[in-house]
Amino acid sequence: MTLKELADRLGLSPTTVSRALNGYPEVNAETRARIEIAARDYGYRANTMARKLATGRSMAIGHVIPLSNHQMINPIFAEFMAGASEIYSSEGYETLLAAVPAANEVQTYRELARRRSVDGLIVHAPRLNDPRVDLLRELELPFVVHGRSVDIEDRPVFLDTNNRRSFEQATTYLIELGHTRFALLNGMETISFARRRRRGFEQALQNNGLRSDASRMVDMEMTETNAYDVTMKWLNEPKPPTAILTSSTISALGVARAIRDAGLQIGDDVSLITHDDDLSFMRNVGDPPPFTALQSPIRDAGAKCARMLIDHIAGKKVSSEIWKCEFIEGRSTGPAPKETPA
Amino acid sequence: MTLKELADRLGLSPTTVSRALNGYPEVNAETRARIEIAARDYGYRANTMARKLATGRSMAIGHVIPLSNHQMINPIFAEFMAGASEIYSSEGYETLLAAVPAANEVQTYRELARRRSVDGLIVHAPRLNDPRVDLLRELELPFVVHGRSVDIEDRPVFLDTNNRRSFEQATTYLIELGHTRFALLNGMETISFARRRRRGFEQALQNNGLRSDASRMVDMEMTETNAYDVTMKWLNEPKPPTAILTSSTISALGVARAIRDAGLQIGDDVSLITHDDDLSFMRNVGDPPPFTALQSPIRDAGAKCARMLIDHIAGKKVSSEIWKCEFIEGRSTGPAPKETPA
DNA sequence: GCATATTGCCAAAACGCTTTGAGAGGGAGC
DNA sequence: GCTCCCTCTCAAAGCGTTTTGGCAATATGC
Repeated sequence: MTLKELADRLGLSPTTVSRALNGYPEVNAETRARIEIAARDYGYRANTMARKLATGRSMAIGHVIPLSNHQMINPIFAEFMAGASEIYSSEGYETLLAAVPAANEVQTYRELARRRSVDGLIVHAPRLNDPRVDLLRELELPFVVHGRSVDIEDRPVFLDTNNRRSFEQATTYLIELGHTRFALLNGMETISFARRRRRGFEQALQNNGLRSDASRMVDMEMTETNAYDVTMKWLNEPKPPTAILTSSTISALGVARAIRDAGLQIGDDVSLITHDDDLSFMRNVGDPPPFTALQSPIRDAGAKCARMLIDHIAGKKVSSEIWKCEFIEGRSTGPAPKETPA
Repeated sequence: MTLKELADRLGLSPTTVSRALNGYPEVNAETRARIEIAARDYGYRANTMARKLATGRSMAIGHVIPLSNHQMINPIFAEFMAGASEIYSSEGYETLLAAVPAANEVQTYRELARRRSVDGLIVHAPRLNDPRVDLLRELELPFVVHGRSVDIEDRPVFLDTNNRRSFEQATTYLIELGHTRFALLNGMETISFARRRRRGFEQALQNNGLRSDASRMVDMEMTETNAYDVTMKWLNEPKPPTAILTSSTISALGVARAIRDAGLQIGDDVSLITHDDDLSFMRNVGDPPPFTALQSPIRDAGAKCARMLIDHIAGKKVSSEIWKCEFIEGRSTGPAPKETPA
């Protein structure tokens, strides 16, 4: 069923039918109703391609995921996508996913632009001085950044959490519990949020006259296994940390497993605070929940970014947002253990 | 830069330029070379929409994810997507994602078909007598099923793992270790793979004169938290299970946490075997790895399904495949503990 | 040397929609 | 009754490709 066929059956011109269905004002209410009913009855839907070609809008939002060397797929990203994609659908947009080898990332953006495949993009996990920002500006594609590139002047529209402040706050909380030997299990510091978290961590230590130990600050892909290995190594060192901060619940599980395998008690021998993206398959719930955490639902962030981008594309003025993490006291923290004289 | 512009600059017709760039034979090698160089220099790319409209092919593959009531996003799905999407990209296809409320699922398929937005689809997590199979046949859209609908005669093309046999094998392994009190922590049994796993589990028990206990077989969304809660409950019952099988590493982590929180030792007091989709952020590695597992890399499955679908669309004959899980002995299993006379 | 293939190119017609510009019909204003 | 202005509708021209059908020019077969 094409527009023309539908028009023929109604004894109207394609023009009128098109206008009626697209909500243009210059069509009689009665005619419109008749057209709408017919369209529904015949199950007519405009052919996406034809519409896109005619309007010049693709009605699609792109998400480019670079598959890193490590070939790690980020479940956090998946949760973000779920939030975003739901909004796209409800607003009539399609979600275009491009999982490409990291080396092809820039090329992929260029292609998307040249072929006009998408109306806009979300930039994930911005790095320092992220080249994608300039690239997308050059390509004149609307975009919203999830995260912040502090170093970029004339900042693009972004949504971020207050990573620095959160980690400073969490660290201070642990300091007040008497802890003095800290460790930070961070995400990859090529990505700006990780840097900001470290800065918050270091700031809190410094504010309280404590020194950060480079060997106790690790940045890595946030896998359970990585976290386990690193924590195990730390715990086997002399003067192991009694307080660990980590960047995701996934790593937190690895840390927790290591602590237990080392024969220690979480929240007792070793305290742990994690950033918690509130992943649907890994909810930090209970009364109190297992982890003391800095929570910021990534899914909501996805939905919000989607809305911001859609508004941005529509030419509306959108302003960036910085969300606060919620601090949740759980069972993974407690007073620093008494020093056992070696 | 449009095709016409490019043709004008070259002093050729759009026809010839199009043919040259699309590899048709009826163009002089010399001319073709000239065209290709010019296209590269000017950075010409065919407009996706125009091409789609002209060819009638959307060069996109759709994945519809129903967002359930529980609003759980499946990280396993994300890993599958990564595998699939990479293949699509490399074959010139785009990946279309539609995350919609479960209630809109059928409607979404219908819309995708009517608007001709995709050339084919992957059906995820088939249920018993899954209505999507008939629907997609009716809509005449090519598709590949990830999983099996045993009940459907004239089965569609599918890729599955031998879930029944694997779970039978794993259960038998535990029986041979002397275990007699079992529990199964399954995925949602509305989905066919979960049923098959249970059948394998029950079969093994029956083969060895053991009875399955309905209260020790639970199906649920595979979250860490769910797994923790259920396991905790079991462990607090009289005659708790000494052997637990679970459907994903995520639930396995929950089980493990519960076992430890109950003051028990994994592989010692309680044995655990998990199905392992080999998620990139949760690799079951080590020597031996922490979990005894039935491993089947979901990412490879995604890539394979993608290839099957692309071949299917191209009209090639593709046959379904059933993959075997690899049995990996890890540290989470051991001989049944001696019965302590209560 | 003539008829017949083959090669290399082009003009024009799709593809199915939106949008522009125009025009018929009817009501209002004088 | 005439003009003017709405309201509603339409024909036609895009949008940027691919594809069909054809036509010169050259090569091939006898």
